[in-house]
Order: sequence, then C-alpha cells, then structure tokens
Amino acid sequence: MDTPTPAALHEAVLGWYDDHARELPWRGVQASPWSVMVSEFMLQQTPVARVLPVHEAWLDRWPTPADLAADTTGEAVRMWGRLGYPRRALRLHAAAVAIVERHDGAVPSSYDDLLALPGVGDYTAAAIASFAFGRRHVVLDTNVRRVLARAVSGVELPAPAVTRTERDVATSLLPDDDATAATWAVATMELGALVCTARQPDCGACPIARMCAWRAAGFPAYDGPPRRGQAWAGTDRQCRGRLMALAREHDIVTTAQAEAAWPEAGQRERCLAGLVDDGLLTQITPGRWALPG
DNA sequence: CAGTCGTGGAT
DNA sequence: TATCCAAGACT
Repeated sequence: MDTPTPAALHEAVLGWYDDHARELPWRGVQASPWSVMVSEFMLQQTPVARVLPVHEAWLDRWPTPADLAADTTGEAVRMWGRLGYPRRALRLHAAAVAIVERHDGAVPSSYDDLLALPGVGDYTAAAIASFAFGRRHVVLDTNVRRVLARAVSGVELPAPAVTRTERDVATSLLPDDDATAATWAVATMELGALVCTARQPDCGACPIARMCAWRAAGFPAYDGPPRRGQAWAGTDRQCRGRLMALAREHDIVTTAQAEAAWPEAGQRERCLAGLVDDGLLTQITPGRWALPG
C-alpha cells in the first residue's frame, strides 16, 4: 500500500471529483446560499433523488428566506411533502424567520451564526459555510466518516457517534486554504456517496484504493458495537406519519379519518397530541385538526 | 448519551 | 420478505 499522505489523498480525490462530480441544483456558481441551505435541510437523512423535485419547487415558491418567513409553517409542512421528518420543515421555516430578524434576510456565512439557527447542527453549519461561502471547515457527514474510516483507519464503518479521534483525523487532512478545503469537503462526500458506499463499495473506481487501509487489511468486517435498527411497524413514528399524510391530503382531518388511519385509540390520541405539541398540527375544534395556519 | 423522529428504494 | 440505509438535529 502506498503511504496515504494528505497531499496524495488530496490530489487523488480532488482529481476524481473534477471528473465525476454530479451536477446538482445546489452546486455551482449560480446556486444561492439559500439554495444550499435548503438542500442541506432536505438532505438530512434523505437521499438526493428524493430531494431534487422538492428542492426545485421550494425555491420556486420561496426564492429567499424572507419569502418563506412571510408564509405559514403549515404551507412549509405541506410543501415538504413526503421527504420525512417534517419537523425539519418547521425548523427551516424558523431558521428563515431568524435570518430575517437577525441577519437582514441574508443567510449568514459564519459557522457560529449558522449553528445558532434552528435545525442547524455541527454538520449543517459546516456544510453551508463551506459549500455556500467557501470557508474552511471539517465537514463530517456519514459519507466522509465512512471514507475516512476505511481509507485511514482501516475499518469498514465508523462508530455510531463521532469520536474525538475521528474529528482529529478529519482535521489533520483538511487542506490549508479555504477554497481547496471546501472542494475537499464536497469531494470526499461525493466519493462516499458514489463509490465508497455502505453496501457495495466500488473499489475498482476509487481514486484512493491504492492508499486504502481497509483494502490493505483485507476488508475486515465491521466489529464495533451493534448498530441499532429502527423499529417501524406499530411505532409512534408510523402513526405520526399516517396522521401527517392525512393532514397533507385534506384541509381538515376529522376523528373519523384519524380512526380509519390508525385504529388503536390510545396511541392515536397520544400521537395527535404530540403533533400538536410539536407545531405540526393545530386542533381547530374538538375532533378536528389541520396543518398550522 | 441513547432514544426519538419519516419515508421509500434497494438488496 | 425483512433489513438496511439515505448530506442529522434535538432532548
């Protein structure tokens, strides 16, 4: 195995990205910071293919943060459609309101200002600062974590949560200048998304296969703590999902409709109350709910 | 820190 | 068919 020096990794990955980067609406010189920010919210735990049409419709309707901030949270939730995790729509709306109030309607460029916005955690703050403003930040998403786990640490998959060591490795590999660091961030993400995938990595197409510690070690299987699968059938998440689907389809959700969608009374009522508490629904009258106006 | 929070395509 | 997984954030 060749020595995986930072310079060698940079050259290989940046060269590969130059030839294989996807053309996405939120990339390129024409993409506004708002477009990047909307994409980052939508892409949290959601595949690119499903985000594309919603992102386009969203920016067509709300070209700026102020446009979204002036509309209702209910319309944001409706436009969110079936992307999943609809609280992200509420947080994006709240972030737009905060941008109008605190930043004169312009998406802030600093990591700290971004991190202070609703729905923006470490990853999203770093991603927006990097992709929209060309700042130098460690952008640690699931793709980058997997690429570094394999190429540098020699293991199949990263730990369930980001470790200190992991962040140190990523920091040590970050190029010195802002522009190269920003490209490195998006390039390593793209490599993880297209080549170094979770299920079936395409090592034959990988620009750093020569330098990959996992490959050199003979592809040892993951031996970390068991990764918890997400239960679904019969859970509150499934119940909430069905109730929200009803609310998107109808202006008013009645008790009869809710009962048909979820027969178990206790869980149904608990979930309705939870959705109201979250701000995803409002109770118009007893037995009638709707998206918040 | 571990649990919670949607959705649907791929294997 | 059941499981895994997809640019995480929040409590």
